[in-house]
Amino acid sequence: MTRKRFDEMGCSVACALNEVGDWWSLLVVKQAMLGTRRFVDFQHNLGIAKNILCNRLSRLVDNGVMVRVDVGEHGKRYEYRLTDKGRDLFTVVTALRQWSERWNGEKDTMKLVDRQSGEPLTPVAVQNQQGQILTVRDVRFVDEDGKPLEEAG
Amino acid sequence: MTRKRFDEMGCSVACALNEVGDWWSLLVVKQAMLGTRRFVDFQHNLGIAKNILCNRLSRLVDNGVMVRVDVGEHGKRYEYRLTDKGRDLFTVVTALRQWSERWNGEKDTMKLVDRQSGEPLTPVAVQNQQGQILTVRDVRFVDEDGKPLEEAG
DNA sequence: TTATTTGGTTTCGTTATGCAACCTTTCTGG
DNA sequence: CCAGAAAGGTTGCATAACGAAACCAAATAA
Repeated sequence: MTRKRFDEMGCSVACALNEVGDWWSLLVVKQAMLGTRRFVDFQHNLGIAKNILCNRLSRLVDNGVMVRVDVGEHGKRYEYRLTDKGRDLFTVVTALRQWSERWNGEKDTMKLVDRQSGEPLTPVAVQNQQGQILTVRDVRFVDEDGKPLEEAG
Repeated sequence: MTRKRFDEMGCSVACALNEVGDWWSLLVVKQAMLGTRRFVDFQHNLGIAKNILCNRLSRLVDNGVMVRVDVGEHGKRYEYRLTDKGRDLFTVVTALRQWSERWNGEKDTMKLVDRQSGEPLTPVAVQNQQGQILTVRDVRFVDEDGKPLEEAG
């Protein structure tokens, strides 16, 4: 009785969750975005068990989110770094952080600012071509022919 | 030996994942955004086991992401609806969907379009005050005093 | 050369998940 | 009104995932 597979549900969201949908993966990615690269640093910064961290890093590498780079002088000493695919999760992680701050209050003192100006970021949002912010009520779900989807039932 | 608690790590991302970080929760929320409201419809549309669905809906209600509304005429017949907090996850779900489509290819025929114009949406992105798109390399992580954080180790 | 760090694997107990069966209340057809 | 189906669960069981700690080999530091 294995865990339900999400990559064959015909849903992109499910497919994404299949790769980074567990409790730890996105936290590992977030930590990597803060500059962490070494196994022990992930371990200490996240307070994660070694075998779980091992498993998560392997899975992230398998899925192309991170790469393992050998940095040992005469053998094996590794660094785990984000790939382009992994760095592209920045939007997801930031959206998640902002959502939590809006609804649960700020939990960490750390803030994100524009490196150039030092100014805070704008809230991540879904926008149309004109840059207007859209809520879930401002969009329609359509099939490839443009016909609206009625799949409540 | 209970699961690690993420809401006391002093991290907003961890706090968010504590609420919707498991394999199923965001899929339930996504399905609700498509219009699904009834228990059986979630069950059939997602292919989720009843006890797990039960558990997830309860947790989402407990965390204020959804509400359970009694719609029975003479007794109990329920609907599960998104709250404002739940609808606000639209950005997260959309970012996740777009990320998956970019890196794993489009997995469902369903598309999201602007209800008004029928045009496709722009990619969800992190932006600065001027509306310029920022990658993780374009931001800095600073503490409350504005000092840069060096926490690779 | 010895000690320590790194990057794991193993073991074991607990928790989560999937599946099927069962149960009670409510709606539906006749 | 009555039979049967549907809604919304709960329970029991088997397997998988997780957490903590012990253990271990290779590489580096002292």
